[in-house]
Amino acid sequence: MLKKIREKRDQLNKSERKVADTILLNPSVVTQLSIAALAKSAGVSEPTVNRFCRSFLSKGFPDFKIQLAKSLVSGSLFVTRSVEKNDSAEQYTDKIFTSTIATLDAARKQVDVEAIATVVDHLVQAKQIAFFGLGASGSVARDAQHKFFRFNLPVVAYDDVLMQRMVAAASHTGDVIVIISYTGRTKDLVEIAQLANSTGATVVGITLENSPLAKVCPVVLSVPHVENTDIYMPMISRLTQLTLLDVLATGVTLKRGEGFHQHLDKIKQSLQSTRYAIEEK
Amino acid sequence: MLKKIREKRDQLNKSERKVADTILLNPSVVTQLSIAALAKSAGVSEPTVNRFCRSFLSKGFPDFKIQLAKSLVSGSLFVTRSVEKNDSAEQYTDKIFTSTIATLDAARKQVDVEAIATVVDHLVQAKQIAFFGLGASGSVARDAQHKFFRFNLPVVAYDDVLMQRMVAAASHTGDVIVIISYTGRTKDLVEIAQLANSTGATVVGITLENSPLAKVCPVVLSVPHVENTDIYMPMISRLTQLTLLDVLATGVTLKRGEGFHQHLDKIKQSLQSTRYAIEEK
DNA sequence: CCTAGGTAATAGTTTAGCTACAGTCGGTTC
DNA sequence: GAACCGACTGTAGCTAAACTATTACCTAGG
Repeated sequence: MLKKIREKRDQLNKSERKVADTILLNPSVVTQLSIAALAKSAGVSEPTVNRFCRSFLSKGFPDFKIQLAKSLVSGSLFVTRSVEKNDSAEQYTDKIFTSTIATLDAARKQVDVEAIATVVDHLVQAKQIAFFGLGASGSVARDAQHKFFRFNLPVVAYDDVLMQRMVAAASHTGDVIVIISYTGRTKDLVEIAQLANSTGATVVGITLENSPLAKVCPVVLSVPHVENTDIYMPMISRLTQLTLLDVLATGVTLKRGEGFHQHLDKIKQSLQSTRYAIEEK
Repeated sequence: MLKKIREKRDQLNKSERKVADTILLNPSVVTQLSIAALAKSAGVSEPTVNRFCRSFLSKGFPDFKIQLAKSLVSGSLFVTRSVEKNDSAEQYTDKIFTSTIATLDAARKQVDVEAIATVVDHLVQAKQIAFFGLGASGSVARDAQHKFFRFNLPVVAYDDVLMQRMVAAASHTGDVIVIISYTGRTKDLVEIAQLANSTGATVVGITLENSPLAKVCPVVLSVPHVENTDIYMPMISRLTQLTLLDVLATGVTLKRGEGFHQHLDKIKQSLQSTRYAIEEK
């Protein structure tokens, strides 16, 4: 909402711009103001305010206030500020959780659902699935392996370049290779993607949109750009990758349908003896 | 807000209870109703509605509507429903992202900030840091290793029981051992925690509150219980663990202060040559 | 059974918001 | 350069919505 106002501000005539500025200056108090009070503090007349509200798809001023109030909440949830030098434990804890949540929310909004469906289709039919990642994304690849293994799929993961290169070169049609890289600018991975492409394997990239890696992958699940490009960036982008893999795993499970929970139960039971029983209350 | 109304409902007299029920029945449309319309559909008089609103710390009906609208937004963000059999790609994608976000938000609210601060203190002074996890939590441990390594700390990670046992047995005062397990009911890990305790090492558990593991760890970072205890549970709990580790890493970085960014820059530069340059626009 | 207290509804008053109308300012064309 | 047209802003008036106060009725207690 505030974003909308900001975008539209330049197209407004000068009285309405005054209203916009007044609202942007302190949106939260505006929700408690009457139309007269707002008009006065913006230095315009009441109908001007009314017209302003209507130009934002509102039925009138009260309606506008409600919409504004709503947007303030969802806004404030995602107001991410970077961690600063003298932050207390409470402050940096909250900031990191908040920006993590904000990033996931951004990812949720920009996920390409069709790409998800396509990738799921490929995975369900795959003869062999391989996850490739380096560095932090290597852990993500290994995690994906665990997850898909639980779902009884022929899966491997590699976090070293040589193995990745060999597997890519030895792949065939029907194999799916998922390459994970936040920046999508690691030369080795781009080359490996091209190599795998040439063998007929299906290559899926989980990476930044328009990155070199994205350009050579036939199917791409894009990860949103993380705002704070400082130290904490790789930490947060990784969570988005993991969540996307969760989505894929879920999609595959659903596609394979019944009879499948039996398999999961088997795994669960196999772990039973390693664990302490849940205490009865 | 809705929660407040639900809690207070039983203390209300019957007319006001009618109002409460009407609102709970369909909160979102109430935000567009006038006091008269709401009174009519609840079958009571207008002042009754007004009194009702005032009893919820509102200045009046319009104010109440705004508060309600606000709470509806934050509520709807976290309404998590489990994935169902015939969900479309769009549906399950959204559900997984939503419940992931909800879980992180829950974690944010229940994080023990003092425990974070304590663990950070231990980590900063640690001679050696070890992360232990098995299965899915093994990936988390390895990821933690990557992260702390970037921050120039003496860190190792193990995802097999034998190595963990040996390292625990060989630990000393000043070593920090972080044990990661969602359920906290894996026998081996509990035994390893006890073993490490006896050597004087500082043992930190990242696990469910009140779990067997939590009980033997002097310091515990608790992970909230995940609602949907079906297939998807381990996937989501893992993200909370990762985020907690992000928080710890950040805390440690802040504590160590300046001079430290130089170290990070060095690492960044060392990766430079493996990457494609960012294109100029 | 009567009285008192509390709750709810109705009516009235005040205030807020919307609409219609008018005037002024600015721009363009003759 | 002047006049006309069009648009934007403000003023005034009306409608409606909400809050307050008063009255009546019901219930509970003495």
